Amino acid sequence: MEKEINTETLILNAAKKVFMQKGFGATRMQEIADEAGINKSLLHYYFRTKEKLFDAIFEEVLSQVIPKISKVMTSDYTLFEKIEIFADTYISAFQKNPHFPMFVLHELSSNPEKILPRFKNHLGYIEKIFPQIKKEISSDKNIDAEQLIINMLSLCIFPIIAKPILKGILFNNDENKYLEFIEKRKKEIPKFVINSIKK
Amino acid sequence: MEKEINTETLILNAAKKVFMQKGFGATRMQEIADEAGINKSLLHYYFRTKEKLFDAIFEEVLSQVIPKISKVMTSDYTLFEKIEIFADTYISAFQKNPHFPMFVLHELSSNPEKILPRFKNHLGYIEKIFPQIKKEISSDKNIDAEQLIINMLSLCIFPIIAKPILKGILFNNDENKYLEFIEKRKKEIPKFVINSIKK
DNA sequence: GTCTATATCGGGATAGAC
DNA sequence: GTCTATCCCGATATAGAC
Repeated sequence: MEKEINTETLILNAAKKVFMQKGFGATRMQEIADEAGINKSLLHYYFRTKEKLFDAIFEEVLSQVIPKISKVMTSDYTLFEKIEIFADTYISAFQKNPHFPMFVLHELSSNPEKILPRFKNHLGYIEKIFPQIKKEISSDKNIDAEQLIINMLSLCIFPIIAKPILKGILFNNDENKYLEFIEKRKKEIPKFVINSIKK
Repeated sequence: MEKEINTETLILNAAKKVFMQKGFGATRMQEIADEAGINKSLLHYYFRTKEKLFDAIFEEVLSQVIPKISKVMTSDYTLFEKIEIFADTYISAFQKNPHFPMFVLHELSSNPEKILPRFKNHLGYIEKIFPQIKKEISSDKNIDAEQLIINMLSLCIFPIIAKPILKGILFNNDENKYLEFIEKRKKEIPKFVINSIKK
């Protein structure tokens, strides 16, 4: 019932929204202040610099999204089950945070030396699936575990970051058609992938 | 033999390099001037504003990369042949312009209303392949032409824009390993896709 | 056409009143 | 803790000399 939100979380929410949409470089402190409905200098009172505010956001966003996925990968489902759950979990997470993938990839791309280390802490899960892939399929067929992982990531993430093109060109700017398309992919991707790797 | 490059193309080349790496918002006119080895105010002499300079670049870059792809799609190869040529052509184009996909997607993402219209002019080719897909495969199987196109695009483009993660996390920062991986995908993607859609 | 100097503006950050 | 006023720098853009 606590309706009184403290200023700090007010700022964090506003900053998250603006940073995710515009990226670090294009974000203005003024815009965050407006979004939060407070004064610009309050931002500096709570987080000394724009950089520190960004860091706080980045850490928070990563630790919100990544664990959901990590949990799937380290569970003890079969590989085919994991592929199905993975696509569903990934895409569902992005439906809630549609700017997340572009945000992370863009910051990584323009500032790898700064962003990559902190990103690394969160991605141990990727390697954990390798043994299982090798065990369940790639030993007898000529399937490369790394290529398979990247295929899964590509198929899930690209349609999210390319939303403006897909929506604008394939779906004549119809938001709902785009959303349906994404929803359908939760089933289509596993079907497509599993179809390819099982003989 | 014409070694005397005129100032305008000098500027365009420099601007292309910087804009593609940093995006519009984070690019400084000074940096473009330095890269071109000329004075900052010359930029304004040739292209009145940063915005106009950017527009010139964007148009040029699009018209350099897109036609190569368009040509493949409108040729009269079979669908399976096209899938092979498409992956090779696409990835080869990105090997030469590694920042191109992130550049375009990021500008689209942060400024769709401005960028999308000009982008549209170049992407008529996508629809041209639909009838062929429907004719050659999707009628008898339950394969959606749109999903298939997006799968191809995803598999080709994502590994390029996610380079920092792949290189940093999968390949321990080894540039050559990353490049080999991308090279291999020219064959792996068609194999993966064709394997999935042919019964 | 190319340069130097300068105007102008916007944004991050700080000082200080309340 | 929150606001107003202000500093200061960096970046776009223009004026004007050569």
